[in-house]
Amino acid sequence: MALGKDYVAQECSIARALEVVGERWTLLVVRDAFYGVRRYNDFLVHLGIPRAVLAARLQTLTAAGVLEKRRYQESPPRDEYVLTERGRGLWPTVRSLGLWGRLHFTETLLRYFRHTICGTELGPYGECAACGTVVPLEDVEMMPGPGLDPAPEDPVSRALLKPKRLLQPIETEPLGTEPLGTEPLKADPV
Amino acid sequence: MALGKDYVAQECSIARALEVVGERWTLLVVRDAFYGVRRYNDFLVHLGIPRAVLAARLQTLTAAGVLEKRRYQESPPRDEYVLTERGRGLWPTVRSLGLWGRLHFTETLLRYFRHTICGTELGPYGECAACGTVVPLEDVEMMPGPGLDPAPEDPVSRALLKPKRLLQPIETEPLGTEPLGTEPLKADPV
DNA sequence: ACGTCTTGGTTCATTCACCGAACCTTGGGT
DNA sequence: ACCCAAGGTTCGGTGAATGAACCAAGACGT
Repeated sequence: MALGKDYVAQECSIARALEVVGERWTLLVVRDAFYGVRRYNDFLVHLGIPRAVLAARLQTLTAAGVLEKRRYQESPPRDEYVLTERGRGLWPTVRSLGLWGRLHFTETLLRYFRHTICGTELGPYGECAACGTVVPLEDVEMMPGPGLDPAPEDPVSRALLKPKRLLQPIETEPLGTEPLGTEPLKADPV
Repeated sequence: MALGKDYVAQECSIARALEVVGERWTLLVVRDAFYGVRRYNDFLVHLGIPRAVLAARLQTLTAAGVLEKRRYQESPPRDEYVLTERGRGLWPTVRSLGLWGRLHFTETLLRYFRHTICGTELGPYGECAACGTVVPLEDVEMMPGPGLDPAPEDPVSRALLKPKRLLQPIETEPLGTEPLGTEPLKADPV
């Protein structure tokens, strides 16, 4: 946490956990990592987070072993951040928190998650009621709900509009792929 | 969150949830509420949180419907803060976060939780493997582990040393109940 | 060879939440 | 009349978050 004084006095594993993922923005970065976001710029535009804060969070999460910085191309050297095994262990937390938010503070369904193999929606902890098992992350499919903005600004949100597996890297459209017909309008919204 | 700008751009129930419980200290207050802490002063001494921050958090959580402020005595009017149904819905989140912290950042076992009826330790999501059910909060018994400080300073931590049910109000010793034999020593630790 | 673009940052001034100590208020108790 | 306990509020100082500007390495067109 590194905010003045940590939760240092707390003899509690929850406090330990919050020292790692309890800062502002951190859990949203982790959520995006589950959604398949991996690159600095994608986190940036999707979260709308200040650059300095994002750099600090990625640094902290990497140091804590939640994310791993990994070279994905050499020619211009570029790194991506992917969840480690430890990071993937946060799925039940992220899942249950999201479900709680959806149940109590959301009007329309934004996203839901289902077991790819059988199609049933996940339970509160990421388990499949039909199969009776905790679904491995690779078999979780994220589905868009009716509450999502159908034409969001940033390319990452657009990439997240279609169903996709968790952890599977997002595919942002190569630039210039504006949704046809929207660009040339320049309609004056008065 | 009310920090500059909320997570307002986020179309996400996780972001919604974090606006309520994502601030510093908030989830620890909720944890304490699960542990049976109910009164301002008990939160204060157990968390070591600044008074103003605690007041703000209790206010926010009450406004969000996570806690309920309830009069527990009239003569000097006193209120306590107890978890609502909505607040109790955070148990999976708190449980999974604590388990994650314990698995990755704790050396010795601090606390564990078991099903009162059959005695088995809870699974990752608060379920009982033996009974095959999710254990209702009232049937969860919090047990001290070997990693806990056996003689903590504050009375709340002392009250949490003995096994107790979740949500069951803590019993702080009436003052003057110093652990016999420790007080008069005044051993100089040099 | 030159300017430009993309990616992934760092720097910096300003704002705002956190901190901790002191103070306040209500209602006993003695 | 005085003191105490519970539950706060006030206030000056500190440090993190914010957002805009700047920086740098490497590709790429011309």
